[in-house]
Amino acid sequence: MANLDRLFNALSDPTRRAILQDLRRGPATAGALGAAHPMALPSFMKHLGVLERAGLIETEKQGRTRSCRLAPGALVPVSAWLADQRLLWEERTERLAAFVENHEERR
Amino acid sequence: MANLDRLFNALSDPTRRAILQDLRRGPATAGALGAAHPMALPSFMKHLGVLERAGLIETEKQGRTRSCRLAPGALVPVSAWLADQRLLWEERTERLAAFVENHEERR
DNA sequence: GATAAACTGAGCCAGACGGCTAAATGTCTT
DNA sequence: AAGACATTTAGCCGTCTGGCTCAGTTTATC
Repeated sequence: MANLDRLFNALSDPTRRAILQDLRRGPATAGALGAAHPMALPSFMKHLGVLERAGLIETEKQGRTRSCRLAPGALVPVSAWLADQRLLWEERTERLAAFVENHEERR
Repeated sequence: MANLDRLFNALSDPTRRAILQDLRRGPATAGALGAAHPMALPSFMKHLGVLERAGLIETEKQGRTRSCRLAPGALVPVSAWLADQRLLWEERTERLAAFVENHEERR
């Protein structure tokens, strides 16, 4: 799914994950968020853009400031993909672990 | 965490997620895996490299073929990060949802 | 021992990324 | 009306990415 591409990609950057952390304290303006990160504002705004295009945050221009907040349910597709993976993945690797253990046992 | 960078980045590409899907059927050689994807083999091998550096798969040269398999527990850090997020994220957005609902109610 | 198979390595290319600065825009505040 | 403030736009830069081809290298197979 193309949306998963954008989600995983947005999450692959430490600055962007930090922004999500910050926003858990509640909504904040772009500038206030950016002050915590050691880069020029235009660079920082790009990260906000990536997060918004991925659907992870929602922003709204209010007067001369832009307010940002976490987007409800944005992580659901990620969570769903992960759950689906673990279904067969861990089951399989548990079988593998069992096999290895068995194998070790008889050497 | 630097490892999360590599994990999320590896997962942000549809070809790479497809490879993980394929490997749930069990280990396979690089060539066999690549046959299912419409690109030249060297290009495909790069994807395997990304997955391996992220710790998502393990590979081993056997004779002239390279065998690939899912790495046990590789998704645990992702899963943990996600669980941590949902802890405050969904809690917050549920409060938000409740607030919105309340607000709607009184219009 | 020659030939085929299965990678592997080198190197090219266009475009995306993550940073920057400098200037422009729109919105308060006085 | 002027000045300060909070972005926003534009454009530059070096690196990384994801694709390609072409030429090795190593290992079966006949």
